[in-house]
Amino acid sequence: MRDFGRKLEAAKRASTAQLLFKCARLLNERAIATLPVADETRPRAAHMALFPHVDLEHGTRLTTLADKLGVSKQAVAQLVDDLEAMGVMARVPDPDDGRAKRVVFTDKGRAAMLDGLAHLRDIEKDLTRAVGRETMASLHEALLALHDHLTA
Amino acid sequence: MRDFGRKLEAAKRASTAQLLFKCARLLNERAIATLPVADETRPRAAHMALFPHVDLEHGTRLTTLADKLGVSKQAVAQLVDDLEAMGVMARVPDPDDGRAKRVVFTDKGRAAMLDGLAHLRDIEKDLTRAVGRETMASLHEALLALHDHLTA
DNA sequence: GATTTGGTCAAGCGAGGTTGACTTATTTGG
DNA sequence: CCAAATAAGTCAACCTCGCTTGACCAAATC
Repeated sequence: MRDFGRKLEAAKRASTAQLLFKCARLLNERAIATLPVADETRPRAAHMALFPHVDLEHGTRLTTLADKLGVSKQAVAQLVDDLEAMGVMARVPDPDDGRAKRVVFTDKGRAAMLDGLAHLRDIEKDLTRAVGRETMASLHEALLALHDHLTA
Repeated sequence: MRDFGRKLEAAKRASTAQLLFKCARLLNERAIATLPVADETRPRAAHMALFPHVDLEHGTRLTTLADKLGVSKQAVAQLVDDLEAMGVMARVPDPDDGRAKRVVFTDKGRAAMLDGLAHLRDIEKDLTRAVGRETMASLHEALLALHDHLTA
């Protein structure tokens, strides 16, 4: 029993994956908790997933978003409803197709996005202050490599 | 507009925190998806959260777990129900308190846990093969430093 | 004209919780 | 020493989130 406990603890301390999980959770908690916005206008994870796929110049069709995310268009429609209510996104008619609408960022949405990223940068600065510049740099590099492999 | 787009992409690529989030999510998905067990007995994230708080020698009371996780005892009870059905945990009467029960790992649960950790190690080996030993080592070290700061 | 496609409305489901009422056992204070 | 308060756990109902499927309408394409 004691033996099992020791084995377990050793395995946990040695697991880079578990460390990664825990750090991500802790950091995420910190980022959300310190975000200076009202709960009403705080986008959730599902909303965030939408952002990278929205064309910043011309907007993107709902159906296209659904395909890219691999979910139903109704699911995307709900998210867009939320974001529209937050004033972050809008639906505009597609000039090329009378059936279609394009999901676009509002000016407010763009601003909010940059604010969010700036907030993350602040947190990272704090981290860098704590662990050192070299450590953060090598962390970043390693994560990039990891990310490339995981998305390959 | 183009300018905004460039700013945004640059911010995202530069954000160590976002990389960390994404890598953790991808890795977790992979770990769970490749776990070689039937769906019925596959613990979910909520179940995993329980494990670190269960005393390996004497078990832990349901209420204690609820406190540590910061959720209601009913929520924990549900998770324990699942884990009991999976044969991973059991409820035994608490010798010190007739009202209480202690949540303990079964032998099968212990074995499953070690299997899970071994599985994680396998995944890490695969990752190491992909990104190189030095990268994984520096990742591990950086995460340790980060973890220390976040839990301080 | 028939079919396909973009989007919406409505209902519902599983995960992961919540609150409230209750039972049983323990602890505490007059 | 015993009644009252407190604590452990269960049962049942319900909620939100992130999705789903099914039915439908309107515009585009064949």
